[in-house]
Amino acid sequence: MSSKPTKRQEQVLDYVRRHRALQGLPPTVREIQKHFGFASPNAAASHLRALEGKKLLFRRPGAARALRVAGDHGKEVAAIPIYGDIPAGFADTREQQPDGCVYADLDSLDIRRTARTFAVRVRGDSMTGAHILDGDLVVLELREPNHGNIVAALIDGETTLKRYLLKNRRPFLRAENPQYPDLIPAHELVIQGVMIALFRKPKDAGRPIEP
Amino acid sequence: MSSKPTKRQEQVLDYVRRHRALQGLPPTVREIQKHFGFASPNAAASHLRALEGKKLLFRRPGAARALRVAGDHGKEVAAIPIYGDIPAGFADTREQQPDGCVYADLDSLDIRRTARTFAVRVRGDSMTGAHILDGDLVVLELREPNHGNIVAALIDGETTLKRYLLKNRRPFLRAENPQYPDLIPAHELVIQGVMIALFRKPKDAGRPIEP
DNA sequence: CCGTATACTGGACAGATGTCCAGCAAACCG
DNA sequence: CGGTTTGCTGGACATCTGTCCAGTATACGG
Repeated sequence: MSSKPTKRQEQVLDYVRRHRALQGLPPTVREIQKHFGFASPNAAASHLRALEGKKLLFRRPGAARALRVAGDHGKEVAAIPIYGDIPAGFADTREQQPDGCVYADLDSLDIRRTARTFAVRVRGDSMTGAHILDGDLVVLELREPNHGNIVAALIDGETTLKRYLLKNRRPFLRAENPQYPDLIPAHELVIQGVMIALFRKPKDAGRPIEP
Repeated sequence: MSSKPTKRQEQVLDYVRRHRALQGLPPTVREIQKHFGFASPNAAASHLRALEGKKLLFRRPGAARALRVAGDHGKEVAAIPIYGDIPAGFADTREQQPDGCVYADLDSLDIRRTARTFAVRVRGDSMTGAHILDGDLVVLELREPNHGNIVAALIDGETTLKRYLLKNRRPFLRAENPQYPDLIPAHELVIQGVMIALFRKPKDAGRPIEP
């Protein structure tokens, strides 16, 4: 029965979400007021009232900051393990210890809940032609690749990122960098994952020095 | 420098953690008081003070429920609003309506809690030289750019992604694509954000799309 | 044209909340 | 023993905060 929010209400809802995620707690009515430049707390309060009426927000009367965005639990955030280096065996994920995790919501990744997903830190520049750089974090899904997909493949005991191509029904791999051997015949091809997302944090994005 | 908590302080810390996990927000001083059966709010407050002194807890003075347990930020997920298009004014975030949100953890993004962060969907191929593609999601932070940073800049009422460079102390912008005008003199430069991360979901990464 | 919903201004009040001061008691330590 | 830390009582205050009432303006649909 929850109807849709107005544009303005959507903005308020987003601000609440954002504030909670960033500050660790929901905003007060007056913080919302200040953010939107309202002259009265009532402007913010009435928006909250409207959102509550539409079942998009829940409140605890009289309590400070007691806002809960509907479906905020539902916003599922996946913890994707990062494997810095994928050793030969791999089949046993148990023997791996992740190098940390990326957290991302399933919606923006469009990850299937059932899918087995993991991430790898890219080393080398063999895929710069596909705009994948050294240091990038590539999110992979365990499934059969299609023609043109970028995959993590096991070659000679080492894992590398390559583009998966089909020619005359026979699969082969290509490094997206002219400096690298253009084709790699795949005599026994082990595909470890298919790229579904990429995550980059430029090193030169450095902040000015902290005070 | 952070010393160990007392048994009692540990209990308080645990209660704060548990309350936040269960209720979605930290407790008030008086909720702590009630939970432990104290006769005075000061009993709880002094525990918080002690914990803060030991760097195990952080508070925002004067603000309700403004408690943050140290190390709790690990799985904190930020909601970064996506602005599909940045219009001229922009200073007024109020006039914007986000196009949704990306959720990512602060650790992997290395986002400062205080920073104002937003994301933009990249249009066009003016930055392919910097390995930024059409459709990529670029996360930007509101701050002064440094030489070499990639920035979102306002030029002639339109927002584009460019590399920010300094020559003889004068800033100018460069598109990372030979097909584009190489230099753009910046006569009145408005920097809207500095790129701190990139998020890509390849279209061709697609699921079983039949050929 | 009327009614309703949305979006806000302006002012006010009661209770919630952080904070401070002045103690008291027990445990610990040199 | 004396000093310090910890753990608490009791009360008080300023302000933070949710809430309410009254009123204005705009847009939309019947």
